[in-house]
Amino acid sequence: MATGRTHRPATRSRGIPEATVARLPLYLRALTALSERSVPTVSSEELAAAAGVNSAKLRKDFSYLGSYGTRGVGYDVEYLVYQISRELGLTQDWPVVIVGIGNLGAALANYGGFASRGFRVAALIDADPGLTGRAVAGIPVQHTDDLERIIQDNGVSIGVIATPAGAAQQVCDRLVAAGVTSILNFAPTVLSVPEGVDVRKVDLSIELQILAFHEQRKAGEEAAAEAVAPAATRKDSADQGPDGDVPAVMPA
Amino acid sequence: MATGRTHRPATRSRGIPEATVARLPLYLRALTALSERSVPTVSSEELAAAAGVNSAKLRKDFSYLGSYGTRGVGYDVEYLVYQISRELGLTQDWPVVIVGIGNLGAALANYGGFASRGFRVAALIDADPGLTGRAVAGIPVQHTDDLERIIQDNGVSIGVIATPAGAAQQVCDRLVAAGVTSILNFAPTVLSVPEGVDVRKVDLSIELQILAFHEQRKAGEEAAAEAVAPAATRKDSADQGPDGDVPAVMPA
DNA sequence: CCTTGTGAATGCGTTCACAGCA
DNA sequence: TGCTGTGAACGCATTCACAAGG
Repeated sequence: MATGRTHRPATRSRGIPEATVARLPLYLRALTALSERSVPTVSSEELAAAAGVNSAKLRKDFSYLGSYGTRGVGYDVEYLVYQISRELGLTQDWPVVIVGIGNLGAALANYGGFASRGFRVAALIDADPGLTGRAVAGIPVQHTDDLERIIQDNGVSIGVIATPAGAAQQVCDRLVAAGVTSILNFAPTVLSVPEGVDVRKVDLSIELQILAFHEQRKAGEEAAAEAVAPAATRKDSADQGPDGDVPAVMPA
Repeated sequence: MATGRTHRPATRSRGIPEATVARLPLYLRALTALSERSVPTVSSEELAAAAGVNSAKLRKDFSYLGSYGTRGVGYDVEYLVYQISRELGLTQDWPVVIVGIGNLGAALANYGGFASRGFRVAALIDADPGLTGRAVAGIPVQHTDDLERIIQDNGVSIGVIATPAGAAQQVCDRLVAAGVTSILNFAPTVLSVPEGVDVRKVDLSIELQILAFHEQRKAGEEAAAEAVAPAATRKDSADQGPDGDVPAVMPA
């Protein structure tokens, strides 16, 4: 229908499936924890449990990266940390700007998880002149007027939008025009972007609504629940976290 | 079912696929916006564009709910708003507690998107005695000691964890023991929960890492990009938002 | 013997394309 | 005629189960 014809073979990310990419950060986090406890090697079973997935999935995921394990033994923790970091592009430094320094923007600025990986908050930007100059998380807030200059001066390619919904598209357009090609959007709006720009979104209210759906369902299940009661209340931790995150990169 | 055979058919949520459930809030948001502009009906094509998906997917999604459209015309906005709200369980009121009132917890407490749907922040809880009594978003912060009582007094079944990673599991255990059966986890940890409890997680750093992966990939694509340049820089908005959110409910 | 790595099987979600109906 | 609703085709992700290999 003329509209969205993908002229590139698709999101074919050089072989690594999107679902796998979405789990690599999970593995990396688990491996980092092991590394800090000086654990030298780990089996797919153990690592999978720590990451909240099942071991078959983990092994399949790793098989896309290469053969980094040793049969009969497991995976070398340090080596895997390095390989996954490299694959994710975390061996380089990513300057990031956060636009919209309200409660959420401030929370993001203070969030330690960024710096610990390859991310660095290069600048905070807000439209409120009353905020400019004030420091949040030790970083001075700058005014929206200077957005383009800030992006360019810092070589920023990743932007975080934490503005109200009404401002998001406009901010997005300016970020993109200034050279940003990846956007993490916290505003509850659908952003439209040109081809080649990736958008990921996080919407708190959507997550709650999905929980509400399942919660409601549970309420209507009393009948079955009463009748079955299969002896054990499994504390079962295996395969906890498909995380609910799949591709979703939206190549434009 | 004598054996360990999954005693329930699976995550079979009464027919509605998880991927569809995850998109319903998206449709609802778009429909609400149309409703506010007093638009009476909308076609699958228009609504899909507003929600950032393609129209075939939207129609398929709606077909799981029932036949709510009129051929040759489209969907009645108000009617669909009601049907989706009901399906998601938003026609009832969901009291929610937020545990961990740091920057993020405060941002969540202030987030308007909750109240606007069926959610109500019933209580804010933090372990810091210095915070108790202080009001955030007009709601007084209470101490962790009272967690169980708060949950029970308010009939809370949905909890939000916005604590540091180290405290998350412990908080989770107490929430679950007190009767919470759905948890939205912002702490960067894998939570283990008993059967029947749903966990969804939101991890800011993971989202950034996924963006970094694609950003890195783009850098290595100069070659192809130069050669192709397909005439148009499509502003194309269609099918923007698979959102990156899929099932992931983890029934335990 | 133990654990990885992977073809094959299965299941789920998306897309296509058109029949059905206002 | 126009748009919905849906069976069928397709493609991607997960799981299974076992061969390969330390």
